[in-house]
Amino acid sequence: METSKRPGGRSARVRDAVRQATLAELSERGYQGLTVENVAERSGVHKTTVYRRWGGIEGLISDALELASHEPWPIPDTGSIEGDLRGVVQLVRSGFADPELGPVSSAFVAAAVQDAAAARALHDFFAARHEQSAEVVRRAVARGELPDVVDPSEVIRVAVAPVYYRLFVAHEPVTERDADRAADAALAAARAGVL
Amino acid sequence: METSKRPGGRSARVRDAVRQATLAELSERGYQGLTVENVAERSGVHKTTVYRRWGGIEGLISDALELASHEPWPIPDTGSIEGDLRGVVQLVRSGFADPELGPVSSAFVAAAVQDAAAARALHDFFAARHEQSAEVVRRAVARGELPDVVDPSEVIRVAVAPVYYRLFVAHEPVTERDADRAADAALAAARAGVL
DNA sequence: CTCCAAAAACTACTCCAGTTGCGTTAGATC
DNA sequence: GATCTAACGCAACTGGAGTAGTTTTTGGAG
Repeated sequence: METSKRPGGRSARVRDAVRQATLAELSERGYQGLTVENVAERSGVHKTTVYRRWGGIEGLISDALELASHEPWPIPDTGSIEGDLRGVVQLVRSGFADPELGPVSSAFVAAAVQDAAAARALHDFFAARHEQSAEVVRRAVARGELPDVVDPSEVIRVAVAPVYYRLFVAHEPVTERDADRAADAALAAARAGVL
Repeated sequence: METSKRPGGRSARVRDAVRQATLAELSERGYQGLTVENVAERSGVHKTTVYRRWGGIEGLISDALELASHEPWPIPDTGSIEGDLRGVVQLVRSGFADPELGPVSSAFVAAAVQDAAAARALHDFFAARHEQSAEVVRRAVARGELPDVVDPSEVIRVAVAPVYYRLFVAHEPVTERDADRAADAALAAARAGVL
C-alpha cells in the first residue's frame, strides 16, 4: 500500500501489525488456512479495517510480498560459475523446504495463480530476483567462463525453472541432486551459446 | 470416480453432464469463477447431488483432470531431436495460449496449488505426459543423436519447465522464441551429458 | 411385471466470509 | 492546546457456500 497522509502514527502501527500477523498466520497455517478474521484477531486490528485497507486476502498477500521483496537476497560468490549457479538454485530449493519460510513462499505462488494483483506483485518480485541473481552470470562472463552473448537473467530463469516446475506444477519432490542438475543444465546451455 | 454399481444408467448420465458442465464453466469463467451451484444448474443436476458425489469444487476439478488425462497427446515426429523437442514445448505453450483450452489448463494448475487431491491428480497427469513425451528423446538416442546415458523424462522436464515457470511463477509472457530457446537449452544440456 | 435398493431431487437449514452505517479515536495543523 | 478530519472500532446485517433429512425416481433382478 502506498504512503498515506498519516504515515507516522496509528496507520503505520496498524499496517505493521497486520503485515506481521499475515506472515505469522501464513507460516503456521499456510495459504489455504489464511483468513481475514484470523489476521485481524492476531494483529489486534478490527476485521472491518483490514477489509477496508487491504480489500481481502489477496491484498494482504500482495502487501506482505511487497515487504518480502525488499529483503536482501544473498548472492553466492564461490569463484566459479558452477558453484555460484548451483548456490542460487539450492537457495531456492532450501527456501521452499524450510518449515517456516516454505509455507509463506508457497502461499505467494498460490495467491498469484488466482489473483491478478498478487500476480503483478510476484512478477515484480521475480524480476528483481532475476536481475540480482544474474550478477553471478555477469561475473562469469567477465572471467571468461561464459561467452559474452549470453542473456544473464535468462540463464537464471532456466536454472531455477525446473525446481519451481517440480514443486508447483508437476508436484514432484525436489532433491538437492535435482537442483544441482538443473543448475548444471542451464550452465551447459549457456556454454553452448543457446541462452 | 470409480465405476459404481449402476454405471450404465442415470448415474453415468449425471456424471457426464457434470463433467461437461465443469469444463464449460472452467473455460468461460476460469477457476476463480467456478462454483458448484453454476455447475449444478448448467448440468441440470441438483446441487446436493454434486456435493454428495464430488464433495466440492476440488472434486470436480480432479474428476475433470482425470478425464483430460485420458485424452491422446500428439507426440511430434519431425525426424530430428531439435524439431521434436521444440514441438513438444510449443505444444505446451500453445495449449495455454488457446483462448478456450487455456483457462481450463490454467485452472488445473491453480487448483492443484491449493488442494491436495487435485495436486495428486495433476502429478499423475504430468507423470503420464512426461513418460509419453520422453519417446522423442528415446528415439533420438536410438538414432545416435544423444548419448544413451540421458534421462529421457528429465530432458522433457527441463525443456518445458521454463514455459511453466514464466506462466505460473514469474507471470511473464511467453513467446514462441522463448519456447524454442527452452527446448534448445534442454537439448544442449542433454548433448553435454548433464541430463 | 413387480419389487427392491441405490441414487438423485427437493426443502429447509446453518454458518461464515464479506459489507454497511455510524459512532469514536487519534494524529496533524494552526 | 483547541479543532478538524482521516482512519479505526463496533455491531448488525447480507448472501451464498455447504449440510441434513426426507421424498421421489429409476435402473436392475427375479
